[in-house]
Amino acid sequence: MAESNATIYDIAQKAGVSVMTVSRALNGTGYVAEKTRAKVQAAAQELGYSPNLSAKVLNGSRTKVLGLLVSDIQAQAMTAIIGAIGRAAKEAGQDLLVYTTAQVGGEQPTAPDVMRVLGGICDGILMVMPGTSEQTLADMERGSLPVVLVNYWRTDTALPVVRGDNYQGSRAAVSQLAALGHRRIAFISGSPHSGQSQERQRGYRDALAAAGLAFDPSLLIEGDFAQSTGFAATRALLARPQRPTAIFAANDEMAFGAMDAIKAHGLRIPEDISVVGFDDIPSASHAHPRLTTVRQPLDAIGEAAVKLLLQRAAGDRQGASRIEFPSSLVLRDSTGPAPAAADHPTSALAEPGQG
Amino acid sequence: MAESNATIYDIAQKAGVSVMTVSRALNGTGYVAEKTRAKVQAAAQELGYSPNLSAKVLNGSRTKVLGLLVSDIQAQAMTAIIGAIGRAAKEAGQDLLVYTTAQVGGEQPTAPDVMRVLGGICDGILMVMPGTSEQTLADMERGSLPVVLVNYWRTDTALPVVRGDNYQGSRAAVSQLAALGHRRIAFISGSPHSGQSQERQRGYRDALAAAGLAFDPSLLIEGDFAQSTGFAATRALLARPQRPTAIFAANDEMAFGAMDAIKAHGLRIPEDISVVGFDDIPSASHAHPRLTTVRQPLDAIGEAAVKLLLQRAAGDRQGASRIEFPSSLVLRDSTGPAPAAADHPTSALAEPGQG
DNA sequence: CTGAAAGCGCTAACAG
DNA sequence: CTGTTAGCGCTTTCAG
Repeated sequence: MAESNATIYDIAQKAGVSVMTVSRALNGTGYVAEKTRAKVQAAAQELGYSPNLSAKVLNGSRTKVLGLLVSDIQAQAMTAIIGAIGRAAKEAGQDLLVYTTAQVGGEQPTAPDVMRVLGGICDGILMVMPGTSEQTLADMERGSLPVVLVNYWRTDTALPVVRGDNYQGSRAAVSQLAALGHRRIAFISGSPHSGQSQERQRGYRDALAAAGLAFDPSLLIEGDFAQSTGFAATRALLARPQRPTAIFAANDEMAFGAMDAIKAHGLRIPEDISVVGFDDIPSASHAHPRLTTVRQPLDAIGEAAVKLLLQRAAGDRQGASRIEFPSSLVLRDSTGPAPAAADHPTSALAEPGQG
Repeated sequence: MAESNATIYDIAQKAGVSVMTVSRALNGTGYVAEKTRAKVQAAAQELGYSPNLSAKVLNGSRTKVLGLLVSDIQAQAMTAIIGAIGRAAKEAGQDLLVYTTAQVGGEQPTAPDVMRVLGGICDGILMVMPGTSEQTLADMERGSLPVVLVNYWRTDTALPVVRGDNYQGSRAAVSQLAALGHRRIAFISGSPHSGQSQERQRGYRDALAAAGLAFDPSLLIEGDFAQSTGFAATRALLARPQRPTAIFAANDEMAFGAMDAIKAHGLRIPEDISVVGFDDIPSASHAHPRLTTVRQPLDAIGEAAVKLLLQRAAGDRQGASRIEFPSSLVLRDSTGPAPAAADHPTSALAEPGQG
């Protein structure tokens, strides 16, 4: 019903100047008399003018818009990182457009998809897609738009990467459990193809080895990062004749599932079983008991990623191509010393039908 | 280092045809000989061509991209609705670009901001911003881009609205508690300026009245939708000489906070106190005990919103201007009959210094 | 300090 | 079935 597609031509006419003057006045580029500028701005105001981004893009000017490509907008660890990147972008005076096609763990967007949607309007693209295909990455590499990968774990790409550590943090967590006297420490993995999970698992195994503990395959259970799988995995663990005294989950949501299963089984945290997660999502510090977990410095990661991307967008190919930030163990209340009787198999509260 | 900015001119040259033929062949519009089409597509393939969205937008063609404006990308109820809208968009063959400026509850983006970023490339805009200013809405109304409001509660706009019910659902929840024999039912509100919270509160009060229960101001505590405020509010509630036997929180996250506070206080859910939330975020069904809550049909809402927006984008101003979906009470394990002794003030486990 | 012309990549509208 | 022309809104030359 209403229209407000004022262009600079309308403004030019209203202000009695040329379009070029309008452009200059509005963008603050080049010389414009103060009086003229005021006149132009007044006209723009009245017309409710807002510039047409597409037209700007079309002739190659910067848009101050960054694209953010994410694989799963619903995972809590993901929203945390999106938030961090959003803050970083804002601080850098950039707007952020988030794009995702696969909410349900379906197919990832292909490079052509991305370029089609984001290519025309963004100065650069940040990708938080741990499981991107090599094909997509290769395509992006060949594209003309600068790309920075966030929390990408493999080394098979020439694209710059900013990431948080998975290995050391997870190793620290398990070492801490060992130091607390735990000898039967279980690991609930994420999706088997997730590189993040694999690194966390490697940290687990190396910490075990460093503490002189043998790796017990029966203590390694596969999950898929969802809370429900953490619950199921833990149930299975607790049904074993020799249950673990500590559980390390590849992410916080599974750790919550583990805590629920433990409570449902009538055991206490951390008196009977300690639980550690990974990510430090907001609810980790609100859980009951508060969850011990590993935290990546998301704000630092976001800031570095945005900065690096902007640098590339400005044509500077010099900067670092790989930046890694250390993660840190956040000790809370879900971990404690191993129970004294831990070495004696106790299935007092286990379900019947145990064989 | 690499370039892949192939345009239809490059393709035209390579295939030995005109740009118009390329355009037609690639878009499937108009008649093109099968042989020609094949030739063109092969050339496009080789060149790694991807169309320039901005150029398309610039001459008014549809982009098949929808913009989604959200106020807080980190709230769990929000990510659920974003997911629902994403699925709906995908099903409708549209891509979705999510835009948010204020992660931290800071200023909302203004209409000019939105138009600047999204205006140039989207066919239409969905807004999930319960607290949008009237100014912004007025600006959007005057704009040329179709806009659909999602879960907007006020009636002060001419823009079409698709929303889930807050009042009836909340009323049903509280009625259910009353039916279970609860007579002291507390309400933890969301941010005082949130319309959603106000509607939920109205449902609470009307249900109380309908059940013949007097409204007790001391049982109404203000939160702000964050888990921590649910915790704090509940602590305060439990410190009272006459504690409530049921707590209804304006959203699930605060309900979780309430559950934590109750457990920390040594009380059982639902034997001592029942808890009800609102939203049915994914973790609600995984909590321990599983949370009774009110669910909005997010998928239906998303689908209706996308459909309505597309309709408007196609120039059809006929459709509904206001669609509301009923919400439903999801009974789980956090609610139960009121404890028998509920009428006797029991502060056995309350903290000292009670006066 | 200001203006005119050209063109970014693409697609409607009209010829062939 | 295919090609030509023009123009979307803006900015970058190059001239005043």
